[in-house]
Amino acid sequence: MLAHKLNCNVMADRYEPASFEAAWQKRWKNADLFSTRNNEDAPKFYGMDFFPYPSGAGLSVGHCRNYVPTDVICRMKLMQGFNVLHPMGFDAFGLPAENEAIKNKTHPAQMIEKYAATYRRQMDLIGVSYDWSRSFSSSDPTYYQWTQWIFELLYKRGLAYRRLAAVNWDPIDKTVLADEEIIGGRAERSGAIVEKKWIPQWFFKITEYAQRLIDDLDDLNWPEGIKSQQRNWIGRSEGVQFTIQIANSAPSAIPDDGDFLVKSSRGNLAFDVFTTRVDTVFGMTFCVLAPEHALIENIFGLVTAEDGDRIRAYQLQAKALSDTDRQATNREKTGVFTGAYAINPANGGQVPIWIADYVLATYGTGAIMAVPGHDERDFEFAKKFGIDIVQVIAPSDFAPVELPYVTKDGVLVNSMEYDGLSVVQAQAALGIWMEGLGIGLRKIQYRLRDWLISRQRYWGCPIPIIHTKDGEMQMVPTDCLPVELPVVDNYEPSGDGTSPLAHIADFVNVTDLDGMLGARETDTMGGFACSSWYFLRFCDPHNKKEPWSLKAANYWMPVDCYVGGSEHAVMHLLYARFWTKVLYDAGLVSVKEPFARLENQGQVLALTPYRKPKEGENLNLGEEGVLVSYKDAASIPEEDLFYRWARMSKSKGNVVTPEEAVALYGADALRMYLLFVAPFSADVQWSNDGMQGQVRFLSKIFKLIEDLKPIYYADWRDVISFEEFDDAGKAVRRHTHKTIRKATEDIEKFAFNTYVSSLMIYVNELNDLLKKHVGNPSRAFALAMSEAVESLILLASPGAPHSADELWGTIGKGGFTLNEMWPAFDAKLAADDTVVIAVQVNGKLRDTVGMNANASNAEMEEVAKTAPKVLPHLEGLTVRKVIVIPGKLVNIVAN
RNA sequence: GCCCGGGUGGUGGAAUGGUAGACACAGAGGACUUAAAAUCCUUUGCUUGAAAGAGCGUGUGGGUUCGAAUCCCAUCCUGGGUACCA
Repeated sequence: MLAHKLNCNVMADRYEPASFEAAWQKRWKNADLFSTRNNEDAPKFYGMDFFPYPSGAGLSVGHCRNYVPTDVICRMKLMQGFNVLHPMGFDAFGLPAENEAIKNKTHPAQMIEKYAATYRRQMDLIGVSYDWSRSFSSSDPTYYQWTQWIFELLYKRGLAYRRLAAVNWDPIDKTVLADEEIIGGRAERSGAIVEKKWIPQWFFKITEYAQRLIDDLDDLNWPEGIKSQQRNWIGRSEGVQFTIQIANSAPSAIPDDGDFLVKSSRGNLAFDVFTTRVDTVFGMTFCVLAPEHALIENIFGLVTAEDGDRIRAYQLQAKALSDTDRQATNREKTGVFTGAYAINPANGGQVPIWIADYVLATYGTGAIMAVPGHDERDFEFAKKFGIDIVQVIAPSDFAPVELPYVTKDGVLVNSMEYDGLSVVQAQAALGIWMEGLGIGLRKIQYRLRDWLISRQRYWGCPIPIIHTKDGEMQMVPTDCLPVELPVVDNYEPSGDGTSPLAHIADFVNVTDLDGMLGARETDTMGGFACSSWYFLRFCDPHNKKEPWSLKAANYWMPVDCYVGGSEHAVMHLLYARFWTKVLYDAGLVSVKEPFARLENQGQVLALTPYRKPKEGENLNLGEEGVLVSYKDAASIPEEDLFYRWARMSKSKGNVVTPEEAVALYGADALRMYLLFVAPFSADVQWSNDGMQGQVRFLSKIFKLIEDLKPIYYADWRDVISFEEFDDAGKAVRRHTHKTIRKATEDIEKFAFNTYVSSLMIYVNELNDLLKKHVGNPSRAFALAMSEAVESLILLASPGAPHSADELWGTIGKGGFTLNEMWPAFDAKLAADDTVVIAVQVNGKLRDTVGMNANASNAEMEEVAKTAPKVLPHLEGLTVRKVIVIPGKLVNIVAN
């Protein structure tokens, strides 16, 4: 009895995570297992997760769905002999951190340190193989010194500038925000309706890179959806920009620069319009200027006093409107006639000039030629104000159509000598004609605006600029960087349009390069500046002399696999591409693109309880009930309760933490569950039953290895190639090598769910084979099973690293599976010698027949035709044709 | 409106021109147990049939093909992005 008990202690025939997971994590740490290796001649692999902001809520199992798969591919690459860079750091600067710090009355620097430590502890808890020696926070002065250095690089290259602009002001967070941070007129973070505010702001000239940002997308291995979102955001459109003269004034000189133009020196007035449909120019029956258009000032001189009053009233009305109101969908068109007329350059006709807010001052030239016959917006406007509508495009079949006819499939009518040309032909012909006359230019217009980087907040990277007394700007000398954030007690946003730094005299007052008193720039950079280059710092994180060494960056870049959520499609991912291109132009990196491959993980959803609304009860937008806690749900009658799948979040109260999941089921079970539950990019529904299933599977592995120990030869490698294999041994090896191929390919292509299922199939097959041969295992079978034991442990290692190392120990091996070679695939051993082929009659499966894998087509056909279940289906029919797919299928076509 | 995804058993999903439903979860039946848990075995798309089998089946309707979940056209539903961008 005692002996049996002792035996039990050394036996590990089930997955008992509490007994070994923490111990292995400790051993990994002590052995410095995850520190980046730099073996000569080894290929490199740079695998990275999005830079997280360490929130006080800590990680949920939802975050783990990002980190675990990246860890799996990095671990496999390491075992395959790659030098792997797998870093983690913290995106610490920015609004969320500062707001939380204000709420908690802690200094953000201390708060971030604490939260980052929690993140790290949680990431270690699930066994992710980060090289922590390379970690940093974007708020570390040793990091943001170089963010400032890159700012100065942009400034020197004319890519950072300051100008007065109408910008998005968030009245809750009391700062301006970039266009990319505004969703439907509301601030993405605070949810506040943004206001227009005119303040001098810092911008990065991302528009200069618009075309390259579109072009270089083609070569990236990114999800098509993300690429398409970026293309749409940049919004390239090809068209013609041309000058329109105002009729009430004398003809003006023709501009040749194609730029927006106001000619007022001699009272000659003209304005530029941009159109993608120059082919419809003969259908222009009015023009529209944006209410903010600069030319309007000059129009007052041409029109009556009443016209002037009407224009001013409309301008005021437009100004009073918030952006959200102005952008409200299906808004009725408004506008006023100016009293002035424009000359259509194509036919010399005079058309009225209107002012309307459906034309945006910030896009194109802020003025349009309006063609109501072929544009829905113009049509709606013309209808409302009784303006002429002329058809100039007809469908190619000349069928009568209802206007507006916006389709490009057509030919020109009512267009003088251009009649009969197709839309495409006419666009070219009219563009060339205008260019010849010097009144227009074919041009490419982008929707993308420059990147607004100023924030009127304390917790960000200071902009290293000094304003001198005479109104000039100077860069802070490189050797004086970083411009450090002063440590202060009170850093709440002031709300007056300046940052809290502006009220700290010690920070503001400096002497400039000439020894004169100057004032520091007090805006800080938005957090996206900090995350636009951190992947470069990871290559060389301790460099004190430069942001990174060329050698390190050239070796590791680009990031081979970048993993994170799709919510950054047009923010971080666009900015980081822009900075990389600038750095490439400056000769500081050798790649034009930072992220060769991008993968987006799905979200983890939790079943969340809601109470049915009471009569007349107000509900949150988009919800059908009132959110309740799990605790409250227990006391609500069943008929008043319903459940919905919702993203795990603190506010929904439905978060499952990694601590809870690990305590209940184990880290490896959590990892395997997250991998297995759904394809990587799909949303998943958290389920405790699913977790239990993984515990079962891991236990099955432990049990199988335990059962195989009696026939395990530790030195199988030395003899296996000399062995004559019997059928049983061959079958084992076939399964082993098929699984090696499948698991390797699946991890490579992020098909982690089928990676796990291939291991399950493998375990099931080995169990079946073992059962069949347990009484009389041949030596060949035992050798094949020995290979299988090690292959199984090593193939499972990226997914379940704790269990793999534990099992590795139980078969008498020392060390870590991460240091072992990934199993090598042998195609010859994986090949089947018999196959089951499908026999179809007229495409319908009628029988399956087993046969030799290299049977000839004729043999296959013969066997198929005489298969017992096939014969009745051929009765009375004549065989017309037989299709044979070698090794797979025979289809007999008969009638 | 426009641009991207997605629609397959009770559930998560597999199969990307060649045996639909791999692998799991859940369910049902059984073994072990005083009992439960755990574990193991059998079974599980639908209809019909005692069974062998037959028929149907990947949102819907058409098409291409010897053969379609997969390719093409149309259409519905659904998730995400975006919107007066000329």
